[in-house]
Amino acid sequence: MTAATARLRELLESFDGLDLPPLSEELVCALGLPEGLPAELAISEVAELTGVSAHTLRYYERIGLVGVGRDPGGRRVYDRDALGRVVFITRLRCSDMPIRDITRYLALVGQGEASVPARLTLMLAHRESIVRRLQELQAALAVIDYKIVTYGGDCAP
Amino acid sequence: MTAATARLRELLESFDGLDLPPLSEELVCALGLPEGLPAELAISEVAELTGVSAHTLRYYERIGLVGVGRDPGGRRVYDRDALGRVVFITRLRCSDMPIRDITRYLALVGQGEASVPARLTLMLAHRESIVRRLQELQAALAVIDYKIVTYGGDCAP
DNA sequence: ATTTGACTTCGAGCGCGCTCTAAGTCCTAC
DNA sequence: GTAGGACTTAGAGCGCGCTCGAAGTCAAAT
Repeated sequence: MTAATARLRELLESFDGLDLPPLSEELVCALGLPEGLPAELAISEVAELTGVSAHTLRYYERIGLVGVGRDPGGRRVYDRDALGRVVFITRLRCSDMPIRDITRYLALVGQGEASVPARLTLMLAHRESIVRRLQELQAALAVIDYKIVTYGGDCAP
Repeated sequence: MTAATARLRELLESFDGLDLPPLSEELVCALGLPEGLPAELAISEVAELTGVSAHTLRYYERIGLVGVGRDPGGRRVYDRDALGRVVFITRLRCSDMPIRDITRYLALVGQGEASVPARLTLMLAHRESIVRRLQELQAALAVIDYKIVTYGGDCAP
């Protein structure tokens, strides 16, 4: 265990009330990239793989979210790392993390191990916002279900 | 803040205060507006009660979401019905129903009982989208938790 | 009488996250 | 060599849901 991870464990333990579920086999598997992919991909291939449009991929690069190399002709070349970042970004985006925060997170990653506690703080804050959103949505669902069982009555709240 | 508005505020907060089981006694109770409110409210009072800014309330009227009367001086007067609509809109908004759909729903309400099946269809569709979103968020939460337990490691997905 | 302050209308502006256009470059196939 | 197509860039545009500003009106308080 490095000094950084030791510090982190300490930090992690200081957050009480954090009730992490066990990692399922499926989840761990899903987190890996598939084997047998070419080491380098064109933008259109990344778009097809990830479901993120080429326009958006270029946009992500412009705003500093993913660094992408170029081939001799000036075209983007996504290596395994860049592909990983794109997938990671989509995961955070689909939980509504603002791009601003993703940018910050990725910048921290770029700063190496020393930034791990800061990353963790960012993630825990985001976790909180997801949990809040889940609760809001569940409450909203109860309201909608009420509306439905009362056959879409009038619009008293 | 008057006693009546304080009471409504309390009611609204208890209602929005998360963790409501579907169709609980509290929920059904909370769906009625409290007694003892003035029958007519100014825009600033509605803003304070509902947490929706006066700017936004005017916006909602402009786009045809809530019909609001006027006093002899031309100022908005929110009756019980208009207040109900505003609260209802906030409930749907917080579950991310697009304003376009809320407008459609309220238009259906205005068409009377004949539109009940159409309202129901709209609500069921929205219910589906909430359920989907809940599932997405839960999946995202699992990913974030994985990130957290692995100490905010690199950005492989 | 004047000042204050909450209101009115209309229209413009903003933040977000894309999404698209235009004009140009480069490789491949015919 | 030339046509096609996928790519490049910089920059504009869009949809959403507000949010704000400017200029004016009105009623009550001083």
